[in-house]
Amino acid sequence: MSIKKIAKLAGVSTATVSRVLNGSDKVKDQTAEKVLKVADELNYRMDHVARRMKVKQSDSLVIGLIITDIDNSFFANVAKGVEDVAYKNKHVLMICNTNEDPGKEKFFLNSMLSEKVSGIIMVPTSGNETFLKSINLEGFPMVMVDRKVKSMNVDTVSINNETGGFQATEQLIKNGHRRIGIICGIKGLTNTEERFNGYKKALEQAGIPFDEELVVFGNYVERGGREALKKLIALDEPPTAIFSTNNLMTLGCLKELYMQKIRIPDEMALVGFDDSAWAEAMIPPLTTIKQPGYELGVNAAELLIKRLNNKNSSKLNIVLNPELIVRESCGNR
Amino acid sequence: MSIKKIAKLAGVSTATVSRVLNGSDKVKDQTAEKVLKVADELNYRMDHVARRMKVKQSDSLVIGLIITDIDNSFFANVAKGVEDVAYKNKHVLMICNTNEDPGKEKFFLNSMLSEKVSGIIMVPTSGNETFLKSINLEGFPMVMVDRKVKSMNVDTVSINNETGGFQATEQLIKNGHRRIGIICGIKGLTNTEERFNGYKKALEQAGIPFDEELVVFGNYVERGGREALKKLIALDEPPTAIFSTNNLMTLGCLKELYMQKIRIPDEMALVGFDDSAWAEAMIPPLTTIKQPGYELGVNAAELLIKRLNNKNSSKLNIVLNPELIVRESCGNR
DNA sequence: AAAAAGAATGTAACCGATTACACAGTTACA
DNA sequence: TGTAACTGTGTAATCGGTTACATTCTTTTT
Repeated sequence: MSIKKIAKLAGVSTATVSRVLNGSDKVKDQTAEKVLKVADELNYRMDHVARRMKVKQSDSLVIGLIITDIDNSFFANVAKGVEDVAYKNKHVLMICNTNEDPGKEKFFLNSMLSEKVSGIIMVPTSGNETFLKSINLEGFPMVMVDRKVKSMNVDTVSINNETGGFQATEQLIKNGHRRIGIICGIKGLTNTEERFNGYKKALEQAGIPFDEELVVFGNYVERGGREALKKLIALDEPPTAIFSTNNLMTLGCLKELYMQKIRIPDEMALVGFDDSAWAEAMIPPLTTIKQPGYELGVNAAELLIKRLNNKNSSKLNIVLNPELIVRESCGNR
Repeated sequence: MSIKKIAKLAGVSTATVSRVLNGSDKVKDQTAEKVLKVADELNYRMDHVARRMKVKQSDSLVIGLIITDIDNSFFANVAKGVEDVAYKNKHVLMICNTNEDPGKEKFFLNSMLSEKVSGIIMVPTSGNETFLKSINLEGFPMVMVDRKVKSMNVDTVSINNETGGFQATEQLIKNGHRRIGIICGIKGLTNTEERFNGYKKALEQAGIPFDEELVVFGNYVERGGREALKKLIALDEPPTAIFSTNNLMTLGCLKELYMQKIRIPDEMALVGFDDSAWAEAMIPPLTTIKQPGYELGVNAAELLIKRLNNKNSSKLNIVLNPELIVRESCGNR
């Protein structure tokens, strides 16, 4: 039950029991054995809550993970990466899902701090900048993943979104398209902007004039993608190709295109972002920018764990590369 | 910082501060105001860890959730349902992913108990029955979701898998198929067995003899589905239709069928299990059994939270109904 | 106005671990 | 043999809250 009971039964003090249980310090082998035997017999399970009261926060064995949409396989992948590393390090995860709601985000941050997690890995929404900065100032270990918070000096792990946007657009241009629509994510997020910048650069490089009309927002959700697609095809001069900047919006596009009986890629070429499990099973198979979600999670977790033991070394920004997976949906003309 | 500092600055005792902060007991309005003002000024954030030491475990504000595959959108949906209810009740979630590994499962259970979570919602693997029962005996609040543990008296929330299996098979029979393959999940799990039983009942009802050859196992993963499909089409007398009993295996089937240029539904009809976001976007759109994953999660969380306040009322088994979504992949002949 | 009842607050023990410090026992060395 | 250095273990304070019980201050009752 408690360390006290073990101490009594083993005929030693609680201090000794604690020492044995932590494998630390010098305890005579013989004593240690005795204690372990009793602990085992009693089926003792340490109370981490009590432990956390004394131990320094970075030794609590809990890591917080805040993501924006657990339903999106990309974030599920990230979570899995974090999980695997956490498990290897005997940590356990507290996962929260903000649904892009800064209010929820703030609540979760507070909860996690109250729970004395050792550190937090998060996909930030936009809306809590000042709060985040104040936490960060206290030196609390944090890693931002996938998105960044502007002008905040903090560890980050992200992918090169601009390259991704560039590659996707370039591929469409290569295939002969000059009128290319883009369905952007949530305004104000760094990854939205970066992907958009990549798109613009590719156009520029190819000497294609940028047309504001071809830019629509879908907020990274399926319905948004669907609505965005409708807007694009309703244009006086609709695009012949579309770059959809995340998996859910791409799904929305696909469904709407099917409904409207617009054939891919002949009548509308399509490049997505995120290589979800289903992308390859589409007909035609989807050309897409593959994001290493799992690796993102792994790197974030490893970075955080390093940070726990080294609060003051300078902050790192890890950038992973996306990869263009050419399948059939990006067409030719 | 701590309750003590607040007490000092507000000129009251720590007991009073605690009372105010918990909104409980009788405190003069005037005193409460004063305390709250100081707490606010100090930017006080309560230490839940310290709190958990005294408070009864069912009042800790943390719920454990153990799932087997966070990558599978079905479980992600379940998690989201749990999350939403937890958030409404000001609880936070500790989510762990076992990857179907009983060793990990046991580690996570122990961790969660050590962390003094108020209760646990889990999708059990098979392999920790005796351990689970021992925890359960201590009266610890648990809810099993999606799968059950045989001969364990515990709250459960699941879907009627047998009905699901029956409906899927029946639909194929209706469409003229008599040689129907089934790709089962993981041997020994209750939902695997139940879906299989539904399949058999439908055959029986239609007077179709059961053929062992047509039963293959895919372990609920994509690669498994793919291999299973290969086995089925390699049969001397291959099936004309397949019932794939989860989303990932269905994805595997779809990819392999595409590769082998076997047309759906003409050359092979297909019914899946789980209505993933992409099911409708397939060509042809996938006929499938829709499981209410989100509702499963919601119900599990609500049940657990009720259970926290009512340890001894008799255990509940909530069963939700699946729904057959007829699209085009189940064909006609 | 005294006694009783009730409301508001304070005192201090407690939850279950960790750990600084103290202390006893052993070994090493001059 | 006396002293130093070390090893192994115990004592008790501590982390930051909660809460039973005690105490003080108000209000009501007679």
